[in-house]
Amino acid sequence: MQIADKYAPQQIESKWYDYWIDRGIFHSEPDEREPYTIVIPPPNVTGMLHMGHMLNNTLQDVLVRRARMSGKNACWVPGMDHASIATEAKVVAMLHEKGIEKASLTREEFLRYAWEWKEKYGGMILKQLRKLGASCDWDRTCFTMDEARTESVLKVFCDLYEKGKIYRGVRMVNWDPAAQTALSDEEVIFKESHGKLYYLRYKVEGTDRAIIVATTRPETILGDTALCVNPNDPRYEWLAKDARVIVPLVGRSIPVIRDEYVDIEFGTGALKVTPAHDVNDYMLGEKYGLETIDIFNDDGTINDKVGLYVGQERFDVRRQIEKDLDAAGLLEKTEDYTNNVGYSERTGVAIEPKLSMQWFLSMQELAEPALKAVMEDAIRFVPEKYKNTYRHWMENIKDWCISRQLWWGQRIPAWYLPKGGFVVAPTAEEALEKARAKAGDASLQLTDLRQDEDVLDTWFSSWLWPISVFDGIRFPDNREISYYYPTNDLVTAPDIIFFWVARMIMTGYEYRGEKPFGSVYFTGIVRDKIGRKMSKQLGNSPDPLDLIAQYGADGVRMAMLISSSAGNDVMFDEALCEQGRNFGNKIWNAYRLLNGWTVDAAAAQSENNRLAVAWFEQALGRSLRQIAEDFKSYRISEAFKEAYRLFWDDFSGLYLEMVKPAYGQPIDAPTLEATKGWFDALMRVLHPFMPFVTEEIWQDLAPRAEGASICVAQMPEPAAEDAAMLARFELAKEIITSVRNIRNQKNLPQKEELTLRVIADENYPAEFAPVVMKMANLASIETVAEKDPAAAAFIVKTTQYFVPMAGKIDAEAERKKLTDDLAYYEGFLASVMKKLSNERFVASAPEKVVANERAKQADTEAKISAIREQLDALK
RNA sequence: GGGAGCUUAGCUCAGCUGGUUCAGAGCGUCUGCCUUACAAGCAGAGGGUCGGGGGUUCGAAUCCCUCAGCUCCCACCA
Repeated sequence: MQIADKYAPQQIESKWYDYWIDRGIFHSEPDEREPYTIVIPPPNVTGMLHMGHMLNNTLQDVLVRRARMSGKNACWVPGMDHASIATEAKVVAMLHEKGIEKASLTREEFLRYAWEWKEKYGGMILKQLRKLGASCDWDRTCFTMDEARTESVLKVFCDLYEKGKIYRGVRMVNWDPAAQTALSDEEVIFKESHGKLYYLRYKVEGTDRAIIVATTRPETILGDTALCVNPNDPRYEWLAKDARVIVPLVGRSIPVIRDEYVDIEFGTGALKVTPAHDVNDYMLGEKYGLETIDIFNDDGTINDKVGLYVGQERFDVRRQIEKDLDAAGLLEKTEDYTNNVGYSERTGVAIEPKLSMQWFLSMQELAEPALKAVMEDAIRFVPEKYKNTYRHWMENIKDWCISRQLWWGQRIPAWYLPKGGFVVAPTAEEALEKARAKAGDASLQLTDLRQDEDVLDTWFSSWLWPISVFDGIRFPDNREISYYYPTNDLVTAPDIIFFWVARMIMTGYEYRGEKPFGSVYFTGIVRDKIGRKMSKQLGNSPDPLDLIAQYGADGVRMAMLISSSAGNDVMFDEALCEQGRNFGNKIWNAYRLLNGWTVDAAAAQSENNRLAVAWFEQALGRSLRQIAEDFKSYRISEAFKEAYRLFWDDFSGLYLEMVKPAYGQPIDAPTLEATKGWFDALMRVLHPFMPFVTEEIWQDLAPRAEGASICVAQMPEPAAEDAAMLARFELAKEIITSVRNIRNQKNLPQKEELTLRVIADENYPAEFAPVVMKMANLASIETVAEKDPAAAAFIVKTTQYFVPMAGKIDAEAERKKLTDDLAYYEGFLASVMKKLSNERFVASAPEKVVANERAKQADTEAKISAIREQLDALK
């Protein structure tokens, strides 16, 4: 291999991605292996890759790649969401720029434009995901509005309708005046907003008195049909039973009703009732049979019902009516006021509560098994705290408004008969049949029927996703759904727990009788390094593709991984990408080192090298166990950090330095082979996190068969544990560090060989002597019986070591240091003794803990006596 | 208004069932090194009353109570 001394990810990443795709490595077909399945949270068809996607998809890819390397048949299904409101808004805006208004188009014309746009710009994001290295099975790419998915949606709609779960009715819904459609409760975001509280004067008929009413929305007086006070409010005792008041400006006479719903404490204790434009007022209206006057057009302007402010925009009217009321002496006063106002999640405009005819899905029964599954951990939430959120929503679930007054989406399969009534059927033909039967009129034609104008909420198609991508709605017994379902892990953001996660669980049980996934891993929100949410407006969101171009996909992946524990927000800092790139470079250079070695076939393996190989086998095993443990509990960030540490510290910092031959010298064959083996294993461990650089090196490490890939190599297995050896090596490491530290303190050149003397006891790791000598650059290690007064001394555990250093010892400094140590350990011993002399401790603590304390006592006593001896030696 | 979570080194965070390894990691900082794999590096070092207070316990970063400060979710108070 031609090897540059700096790793250049840009030169290799696309090469390997193409290689994987060309060889179909990510393609999965059902077979005899155990499946491992993830369905992607389908991004909006018109979406662009942002940092949230990077986080989410990096995590999914890590899981999928690891599964693929663990003998599973891994299948990651990609796809896109048609995102009805968002996409329709984009298309409308695009047409507007071209000078075409949606209102001037027929439904068919508009949809033609929309599909054109989708073909042209849709799916960019899926291409971008390839840059990240996402190992999706692209042959399986689905779209929530493709033929199979649409048929599935219609089938489910008809089925739920027949089961009586879908109904049609006039209800108060959340109306988005910009998109001119109803929204579900989940699509409304309440934000605190600063407004005014207006005190309006309603004159009481037949008296010269007035009732003052406080309201935040004075423009809605046009729709007032009653005034309400609390029957227990003494301030209004004077009112006649059948009192009526005059709506300011409008002049309409409305009744005063009495209901305990009104809070005596709030405002003046009097409430104006506008049944058409407020949810609570609507309920009061129902209760008292009040008239409802809808004063708004669908776009939020005033209609001509009342004859005032006709055609004006609602917020303009609010400003105007304040002036008019004031001028008419009907405005008592205004106060600054802060309250919660609902805004549309998609268009950002204030929601208008509006009475309208919509389709609803009754949720109560669907929620039951779905709630149980999560509470009983049949579906595991990571982190668990989201179980609470989930339960709260499920226990208070409301019916779901599933109709949208849009064109981009699945049109509701309901057909209205000429003489009233409607039928529901998946196709027009079936609808016609049903209509003929229903009307008792065989001559009825399709042209006599009128299909409902509305489309379904986008989530009504994505809630089928884990089933519909395997076509399990249309063909419930097909081989794919039987094999891949239920899927294993779902990786998603917590903000769509209700929109999507909960509803998928419902359809899972409703249509498969089984959960849709085994676990749900909730990622956090990606924030900038000072904690602000990333957003277009703030401009604090880097373009992921720029980052990839600059640092390589591996580097950016690492940045996401290192900063993301489950459910915690990610404080993203570009410096992390740099760290990622540096790690790629580290791997690269370690490989350069290995690659440059020449072998001496005749040479026997040195004891030093034998020890290094044996130790690294243990170090690797320890990490493999740790990483497996971390994955089991979805501590993916921790798993990565362990792999990072293993490669950088244990392998590069220790192992390679141990076996590295002197410059120009060859290495013995067994050690070279072992080292290549370790490198191979390390590449496999790291591959799920950093797929590109690991493939590049793995391919070069040994001759590979055509089409071979590390993607489908097996994860290494840990060797049997030798804990004693690992512990002994830690002692050796401490000796090495101590000697190096002495070098630093005494300003001794690295190249100068030193001598080490040891008063050997059972904590002296004699077997690692060759390693210690090489790593600390020692000429020899001598076992001695006496301490050496002219040496720099240190103690590891209980063993005393000396580095002879004629004339370079600052006795005063050494004494100070030893005295400090002595004080520390005496204090420590005292605390240990305090515990051990406490009868209740010895009696009630577990035996193991007491034994530990006794061991501490022995160790500390030995250490103290060693320090004392060294102090004596200085005298 | 209800609920959940967080607060550990300058920064970002681990710390899983209370007890060797409990006060840790990475980054940053400081010192010394351009040592033939890597200065995108190497060798070292310093740095924290675990948010405050109280309690339970032989023993608390860890469990309980309380206060403070952040964050998020849910909710129709005009």
